[in-house]
Amino acid sequence: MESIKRQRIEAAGGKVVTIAEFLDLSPEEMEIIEIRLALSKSLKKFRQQEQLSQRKLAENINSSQSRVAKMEANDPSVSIDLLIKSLLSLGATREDIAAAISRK
Amino acid sequence: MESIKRQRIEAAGGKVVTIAEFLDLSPEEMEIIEIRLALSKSLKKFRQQEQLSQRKLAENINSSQSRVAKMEANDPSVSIDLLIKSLLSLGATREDIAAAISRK
DNA sequence: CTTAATTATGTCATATCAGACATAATTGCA
DNA sequence: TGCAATTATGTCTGATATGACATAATTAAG
Repeated sequence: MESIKRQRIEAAGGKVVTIAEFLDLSPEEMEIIEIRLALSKSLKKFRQQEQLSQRKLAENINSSQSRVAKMEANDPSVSIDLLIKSLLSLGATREDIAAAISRK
Repeated sequence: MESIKRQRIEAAGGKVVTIAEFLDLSPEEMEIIEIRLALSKSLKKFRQQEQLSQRKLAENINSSQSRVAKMEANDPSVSIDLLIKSLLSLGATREDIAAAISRK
């Protein structure tokens, strides 16, 4: 956050807090969330590159449109396993997956 | 497999078959298995570097010794989510995890 | 060998994740 | 604007992963 904005908020009696602090997340919990977010973004990118609708992708991986939507929305009911399986089905390589995970 | 060995087997009427063929695995299923294997090996390495017993690690991550053993034995009941969470608890970074996944 | 510590294996009850369905919201185009 | 396609959201039931426990197997040190 730009220090100007921070100064304004704190001058008004507000406290500036990170999302991790607000949700009381440990660093590892934060990392997991970021990893899942990176994978879900990557999934959406691969699907769109392949010009597939969520419905078509769902058919390919024996799933449902709603679950694909949840994957891309980073819904907590979606596992990393499922994200990775779906990415592989879209033609992503292990390197692609590794790149998504390592990206800050 | 060295072609000499292959020749011997085939000369004897045997058929040489890959593990993937034998288990009838798709390439994506193979990749998932390899990713899990890489992560479980990495977990064992990190734990040993930290000089932790399976029991100690289990305490740190609110799990049990038996589950840690299963993680390191690449047991099918273990999710990639759990492997990654455990690695992060051991101090592994996203880069460490990405490296394990991309390694052939 | 004996013993203690560590690791491996099998099972179970509970928790979490899965696909499926209905339906709402959004988008894109004529 | 209207309409069709796509995407988002909520919920259900069955499937899978979870920690916990018991206990077997292995390893290490005396």
